[in-house]
Amino acid sequence: MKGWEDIRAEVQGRIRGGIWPLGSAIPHEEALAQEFGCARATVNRALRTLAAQGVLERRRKGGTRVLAVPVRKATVSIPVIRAEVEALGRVYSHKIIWQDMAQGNILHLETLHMADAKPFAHEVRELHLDVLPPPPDLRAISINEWLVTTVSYATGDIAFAATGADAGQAKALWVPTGTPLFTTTRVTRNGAGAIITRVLLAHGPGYQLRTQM
Amino acid sequence: MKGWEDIRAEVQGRIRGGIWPLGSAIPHEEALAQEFGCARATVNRALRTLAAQGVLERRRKGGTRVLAVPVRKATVSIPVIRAEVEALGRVYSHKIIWQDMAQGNILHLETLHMADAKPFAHEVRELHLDVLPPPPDLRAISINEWLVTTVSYATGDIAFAATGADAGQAKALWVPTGTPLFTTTRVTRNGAGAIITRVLLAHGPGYQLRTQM
DNA sequence: GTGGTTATTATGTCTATACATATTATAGCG
DNA sequence: CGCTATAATATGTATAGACATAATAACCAC
Repeated sequence: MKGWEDIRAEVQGRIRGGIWPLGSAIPHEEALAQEFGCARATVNRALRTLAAQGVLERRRKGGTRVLAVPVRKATVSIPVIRAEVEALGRVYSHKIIWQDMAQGNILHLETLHMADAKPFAHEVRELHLDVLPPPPDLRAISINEWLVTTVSYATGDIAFAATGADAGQAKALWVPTGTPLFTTTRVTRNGAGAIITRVLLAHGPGYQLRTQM
Repeated sequence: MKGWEDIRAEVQGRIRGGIWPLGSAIPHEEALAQEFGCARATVNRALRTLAAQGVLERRRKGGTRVLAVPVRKATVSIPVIRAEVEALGRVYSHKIIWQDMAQGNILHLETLHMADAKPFAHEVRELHLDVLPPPPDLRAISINEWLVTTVSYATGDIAFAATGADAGQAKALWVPTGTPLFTTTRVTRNGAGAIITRVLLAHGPGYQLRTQM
């Protein structure tokens, strides 16, 4: 018994083996540290990791317990289309289908992303220019790069769903209307909670979002 | 400047601000610890977290650099249907549509999960009984509970996709064939890599998988 | 009892130090 | 020049000790 990974494995083993049933409380960190012959910090890291994975629930003073309903959590990579396409060994390109500057400094963009000149994903984006954080020194960073980092690293909500292709998506992706599309809806906000962008991304048939447990 | 969260925020700020451009290397931990006036362990935790989120890339001796392509990672909760239904404040129930024990101790199951007696999700499952880890003391844990924990905490691959309803799904979910369904394909394996279960789960129209950045 | 204050407790985090490990850079050798 | 052994370096992790914080338990007055 040495590293925090070993302790994590041991704890998971005890849960699987029924020694610590679902919903039950487990010994506190100091007790486990003593049992395993390591420092409390080591136990802490193991248990914190398991909590992040959705196996345990921890509360100050309340202690640690095995979740009654095992809700496993997995990390997924948020689609960044250019990278996705290039990871497939294909050539990325895109074209702007339509754009419009509405009132209130809101820029609407409809874009088609292509892999080897064939449709890959359809995107409708709403950019709130007045809310965008001010660009920094533009000599050290290009406008495009600034936009990518700003939007990529902003916080927000994401929802994945399956929807039937609407007229715009169908035309852009060369599929009949109603075709099942994997859609990603993303809303990014700045620190104050104001909306920076709203993006509706539709991937063509055959697309999968993969992850591991 | 105090906790590791503050340091994480500061680092993200420098990336957004273009001080540390995409793809560039950033100072090593000790230098940052000195600059921020904290211990190296604190910087370490901040940078490790950012690496887990897909913002940074770290290599021993190689140092830390900002990813050239910002691939944000988010954690999603793997659907556990009963919990999903009950979280919506509805009554869960399920019924087995069909089952069959094929050769080689493989149990096939087709199940319909319901919320308030209405179809919610359709599941086709393949259970490799001969590969399942042996049940522990069955006096301390019920068979069902053991199956849930075993499968929940096994490792495996997950893929989300949008597909059109096939005949079985359509009939079970009361929708026309071809209706866009949000499907989750899950393959769980034991420690040796042998397949324990293969599950194809199809959620009815309107379903969303949500997460946050 | 009921309500509000105080003590207790388990987790969360920071520190300083030490050693392990992976990877790169360097030096040496044939 | 190319290959290999060696040194240097940044991250990964463990430790003991300390204090912070949140949530619960215990207590006390009324």
